[in-house]
Amino acid sequence: MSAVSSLRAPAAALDTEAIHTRIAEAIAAHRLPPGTKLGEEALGEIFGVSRTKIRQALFQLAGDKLVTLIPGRGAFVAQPSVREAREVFEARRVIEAAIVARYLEVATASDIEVLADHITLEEQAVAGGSAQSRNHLLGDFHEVIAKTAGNAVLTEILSELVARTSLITLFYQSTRGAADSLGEHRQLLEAIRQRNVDAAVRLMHQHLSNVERGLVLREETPAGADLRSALA
Amino acid sequence: MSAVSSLRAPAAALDTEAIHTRIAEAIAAHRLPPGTKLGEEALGEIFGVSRTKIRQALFQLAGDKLVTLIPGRGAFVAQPSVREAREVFEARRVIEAAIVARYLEVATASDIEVLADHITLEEQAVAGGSAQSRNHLLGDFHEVIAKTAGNAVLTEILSELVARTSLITLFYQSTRGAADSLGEHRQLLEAIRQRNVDAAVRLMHQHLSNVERGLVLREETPAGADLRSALA
DNA sequence: TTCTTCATTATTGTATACACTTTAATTCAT
DNA sequence: ATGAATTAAAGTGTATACAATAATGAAGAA
Repeated sequence: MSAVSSLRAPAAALDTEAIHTRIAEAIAAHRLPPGTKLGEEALGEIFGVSRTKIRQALFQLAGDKLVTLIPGRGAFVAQPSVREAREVFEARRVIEAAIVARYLEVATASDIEVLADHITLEEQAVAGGSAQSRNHLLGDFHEVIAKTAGNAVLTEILSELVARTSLITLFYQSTRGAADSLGEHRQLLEAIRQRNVDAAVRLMHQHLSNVERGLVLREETPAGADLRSALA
Repeated sequence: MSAVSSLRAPAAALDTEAIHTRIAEAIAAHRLPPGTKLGEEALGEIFGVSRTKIRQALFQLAGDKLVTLIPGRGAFVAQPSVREAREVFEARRVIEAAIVARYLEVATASDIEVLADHITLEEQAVAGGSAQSRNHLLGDFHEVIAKTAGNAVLTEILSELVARTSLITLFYQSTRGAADSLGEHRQLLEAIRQRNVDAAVRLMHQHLSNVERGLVLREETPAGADLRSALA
């Protein structure tokens, strides 16, 4: 065993997956707006690794649809089209309606309390937190339900869609406040507490449609952001 | 200009995406059974490129869940667990029920004829084709419906699930014949011709459940296959 | 000025070199 | 023989070098 003596080791070189996660989080948290150029050398310097790992991470991010790879030009934070935005919301309605129904089949009382606790966190974030933490918690709500529902395949698909949704809501400046979503989450929790499957499915459907309706779905092209301040 | 896919001649070096596709197809076509070691050097030699491109392709395949990456040990064709198998089928039921409903909203008469033509191909393959072409066409049926339904996000998700299904049906040796699926496809087409949404959704659901039921879902561990004969 | 053209610079695409880990083969002790 | 220990071979993980491509900027003509 040797790696014990970390005098001033340069942060123990992150692996590809860690880099992938870091960049994905930065995109989801709106620290890297759509269109931002993700230069390999620049990223390598920030994370203290060579371009090799960076490129692998960028390829994976492209698979997640969070990054667009243009041959010969490089990687950019994706700018989802209006069509793609609508399709993502439709996909979420399909998947999350099924998930919430399954959730009610398997959720115990303590599972539901976990959900209630999560909503409490949302309330605190809406009251006094940063926009970043609000967005994160509001998206997480859906993933908590999915995880409890118990189908890991669907949960992972949903996670990707939630991340893409985050990109979409930034790109097409939402007119809705976080408070609107919070209210709908509360309503959904109430239906869940009553074990009312039909109502829960309907509320989930409406909630996602409301978020979609809140978007200004026109084509635009904002600029990029500074890499180092977003990731370092 | 068009690269007339010359099977021989390592003339124009394949790019990462082409390699990714080739390996994915080989897995889906059951030419690379679960557990097969995908050595980087060996693959590089087969495709006439260096390990760099191979590694990128393998990372992407891991994202598709067709390949398992074990740190320090290498890449292997995935061996889906029983649980994962069940979850993939449940996910497909959720997604394809929605897709077939949407299909009936948008499909024109000529769209339906395309589907009928596809079933004709299936009949021919079941009558006289290879097991490989049968499997491919039976999976394609679902993707044809998805494409016409028009949601590219859902279509892509389904494509990945279909590929994983292919791996699953090989790993858990199905007791069903291709003729069974063909018959159910025919029934589905009939419901579609009658524009009967409820029946179509129900038949799709049953069809996927039947395929799942045909599997022998116990844990096992077959061996791998020869790389060159599967890919070259 | 404004647009073109060409040289320069920066960045991506790919291969290769090297370090490190795992696997196997061989040796030695029991 | 059998099994543990050691050594050699093979393969993966990462960085770097070089080639190819695109972006940048300067110089000149309209």
